[in-house]
Amino acid sequence: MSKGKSNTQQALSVLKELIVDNRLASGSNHLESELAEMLGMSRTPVREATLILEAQGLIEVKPRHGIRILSLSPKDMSEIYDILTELESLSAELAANMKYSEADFLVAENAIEKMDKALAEDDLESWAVADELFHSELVRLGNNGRIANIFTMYSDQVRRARKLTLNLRPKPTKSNDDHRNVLKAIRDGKAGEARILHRAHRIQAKKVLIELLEQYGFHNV
Amino acid sequence: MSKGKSNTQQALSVLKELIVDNRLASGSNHLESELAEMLGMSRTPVREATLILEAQGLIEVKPRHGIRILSLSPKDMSEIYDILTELESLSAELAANMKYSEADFLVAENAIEKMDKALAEDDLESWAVADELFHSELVRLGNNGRIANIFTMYSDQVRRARKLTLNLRPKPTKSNDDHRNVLKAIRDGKAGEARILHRAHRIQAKKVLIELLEQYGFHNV
DNA sequence: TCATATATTTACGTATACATTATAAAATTA
DNA sequence: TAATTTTATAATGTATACGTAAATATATGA
Repeated sequence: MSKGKSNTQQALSVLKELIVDNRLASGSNHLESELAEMLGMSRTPVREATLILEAQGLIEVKPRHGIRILSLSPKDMSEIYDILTELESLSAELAANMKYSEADFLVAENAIEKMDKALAEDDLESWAVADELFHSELVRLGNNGRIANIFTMYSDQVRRARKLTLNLRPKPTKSNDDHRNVLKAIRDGKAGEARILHRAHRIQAKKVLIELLEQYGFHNV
Repeated sequence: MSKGKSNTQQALSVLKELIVDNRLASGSNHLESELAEMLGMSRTPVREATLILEAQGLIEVKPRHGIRILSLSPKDMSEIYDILTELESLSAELAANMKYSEADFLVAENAIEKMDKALAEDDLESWAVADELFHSELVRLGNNGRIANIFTMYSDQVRRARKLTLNLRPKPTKSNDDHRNVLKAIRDGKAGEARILHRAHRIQAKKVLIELLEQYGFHNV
């Protein structure tokens, strides 16, 4: 029945999920004891989990005000997207310079196909999942573990906002072409081109997201 | 008598300093109780500090083998330098696009002067300090707080290796020209140029460092 | 002697008790 | 009544106790 995970690790993953899914609302405050009771454990592992979550930028621990779930302003989103843009583009470049075989691109190919299918079925939820998979796969192919960590960290932080705007934006048909072109450049070993293509793709995505957030008045997501 | 800092925060900063200065040798293992005794506090705050240090990538917590101070291989250094290259170059670009006044460049100017003086006096220690100050100032001018966090994190990790190679490398005279040119481009609002110049500067620095590490057989710093 | 099983030790994970300190409440005074 | 001081409350920070599980040492048998 037990899975060997420590309570701290459990608290960490459960809390992260609650935050990312917005079930612990952004901007809300929570006491250690409250979370401990919710999770059915003592304060100690909860406290340890919150310290890690703070280091990862998801929450802020304010001594007498509880744990605050951080919300993201358009400026925050802009910061994060700028970082992801650079690091993913670098990953594309690095990936193109590695000598990969066809088999290594299977997951990325698959992700693109899933996006096609999801678009055809107007299933934006699935599209978003596949889109994140593609980006994460790109980062994996770049073979820089620290970039992968940063990517995961910020993807978590940004998921709330992306979900919020998913149905407000035009159908991301161009995205799919972009992905295909980036992957082709990587396959062909054209590092500079892969980098430039992906960078343009990301810059466009940022523009769309920020404009939507401001247009719809989401000043703190 | 007390300074208001919690024991956890104290443990965090003391441990970080010990690690960065290599007084806790990279690759070495330490028990919670050992560190607690060394710091004159109970295991609890030490444990909390180690969780944060682990999240920051300085150590690895291995259940029955103690806390391991992570060492850096050339591959690790390469990963970190690649990330810093991208994010600093972006910062240069962003800084050039901000409307700064002369006063905002004082610290950066000062850092450059310090580097000149240090070079003239053959004081490489001081040069390294001023060099890091310039880069950190560049990041600050970029006005992306998350990049600043990442920069601090990886600068800490890399300091050991930089110190080690400081006296092995040729005098960094060209560095100073580079810095001046980057700052001028930022001042003139030439974003693309600032980016490209700084990128080239960073790529060169990476090349020098990695070659030195491999040449001298520092496979785990 | 070597392999396997058993016992012991020890470090960690967690709960809990307690000290500390910031906030809120109450009381006092102008 | 409003401001200020005092008291009380409550949440955090820290130490400690203890159960658990992993690693080591010991013992047993082939």
